[in-house]
Amino acid sequence: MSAPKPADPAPGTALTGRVVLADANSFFASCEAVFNPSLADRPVVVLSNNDGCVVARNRPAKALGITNGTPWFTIRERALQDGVVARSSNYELYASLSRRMMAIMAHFLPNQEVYSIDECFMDSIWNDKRTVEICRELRAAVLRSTGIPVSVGVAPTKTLAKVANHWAKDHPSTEGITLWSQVEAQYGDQALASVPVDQVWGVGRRLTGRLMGMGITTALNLRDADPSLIRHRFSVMLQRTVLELRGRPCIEPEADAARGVRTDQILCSRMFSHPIEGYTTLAQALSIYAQKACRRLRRQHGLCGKVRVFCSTSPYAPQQFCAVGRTVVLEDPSDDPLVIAGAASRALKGRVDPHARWIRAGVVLLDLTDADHFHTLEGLDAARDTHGLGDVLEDATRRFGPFRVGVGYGGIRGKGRGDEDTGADWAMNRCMLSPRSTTRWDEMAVVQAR
DNA sequence: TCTGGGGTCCTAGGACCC
DNA sequence: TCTGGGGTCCTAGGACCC
Repeated sequence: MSAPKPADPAPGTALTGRVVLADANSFFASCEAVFNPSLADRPVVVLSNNDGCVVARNRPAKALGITNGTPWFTIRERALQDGVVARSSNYELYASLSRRMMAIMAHFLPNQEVYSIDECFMDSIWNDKRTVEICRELRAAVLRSTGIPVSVGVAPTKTLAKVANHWAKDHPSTEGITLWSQVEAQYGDQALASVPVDQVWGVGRRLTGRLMGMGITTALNLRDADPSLIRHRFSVMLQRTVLELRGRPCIEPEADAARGVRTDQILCSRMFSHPIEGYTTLAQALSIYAQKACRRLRRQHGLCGKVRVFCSTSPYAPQQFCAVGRTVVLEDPSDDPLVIAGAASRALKGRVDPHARWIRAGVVLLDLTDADHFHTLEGLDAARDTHGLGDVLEDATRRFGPFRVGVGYGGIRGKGRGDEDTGADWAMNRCMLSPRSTTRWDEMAVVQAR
């Protein structure tokens, strides 16, 4: 008979350590207010590309009952009457402020894992008291240097740190910082009982429906569910969630998150401002998307082995929904914009209905490998961009701006100020774009002293 | 008229091998 | 007549996240 197995060592996180999750409050809306302080107290919503759906809103906008994902055109009139300010999403500004915010936070705590544009995990080896002091300094530094308010949750696991972070946002008395151990000490199981199961990290709409059917409606119910039953009926991922709610760390740091660069696939897709028809226009869009994707590929020193392209008609249109996709296997892995854009723009030739009304198209780069470690037999090397075209394009883009030069259809240049404004009439609408005050000399904020 | 974009991980099932 | 079992790899699809 074997000795009883010791408890599995917790991956990723020391058992005595604390997971710290810092997450910006209404990040996109907060960014909009940084250079326009008059927005701070007004309801603000930020719209998806093409000014389609609401993707972010600040507290006053939430109080008006506006939810994420709502198509803007369905609420525009009412919202404007209510004094709502709408903005097109300005990712260039958000990404710039995000980088500053992350860099500042990294000074305060170790092992930063940038999880998304507005949040990061960190570790604290300090006791509760010292951890709170550090988090307080961190919040103040980010606010002072970027104008972005952040909330902080501290717990033994990532899933509980998420819960604690929500708690901090929902309870002003916490002043933006919540230690889960304190909440538990004060409220016991009532704390998790007050969290609906669909708010738990890792539980989406589908799972919520199935869990409800089993009588699991709160985070507390989920925590107390049988882990092996959950694994059997759902998946190993939800089982991990159960264990994490019990305070046992099971979610490893994302392998490459710390380096923040390498991904397994690169996707560039867009909706058009209006439906387009015909292969030529489609090929033009695909060529441009492929070049954007290729720039990202080169930035992460990657090569791609396959190029997938797809396009689809509107699921809301009265006509039959139609989606077409094709994956092209490259002869050799490549980072050459001529090869990749060429493959993308030719992929659908002869395969699309010339009368279909396409509203979206995209390019995915797959089978990514690391260019720095790509070796093969003599004479069978990757189709590297040996003529240096990619570097020239990158350099020209840096110096003269996007879409001044490109391959194939990629060089067309339009009239507007958006990156996305290729000049093609199908390029997306961004009617309410704020200035990119941190990345464009000609859009810097102007301050007047009186 | 007008409904986003970019990722990750897991699983089931088929092909293939010995 | 009797027709196995276990492994790997790949892919498509489904779920999730922000």
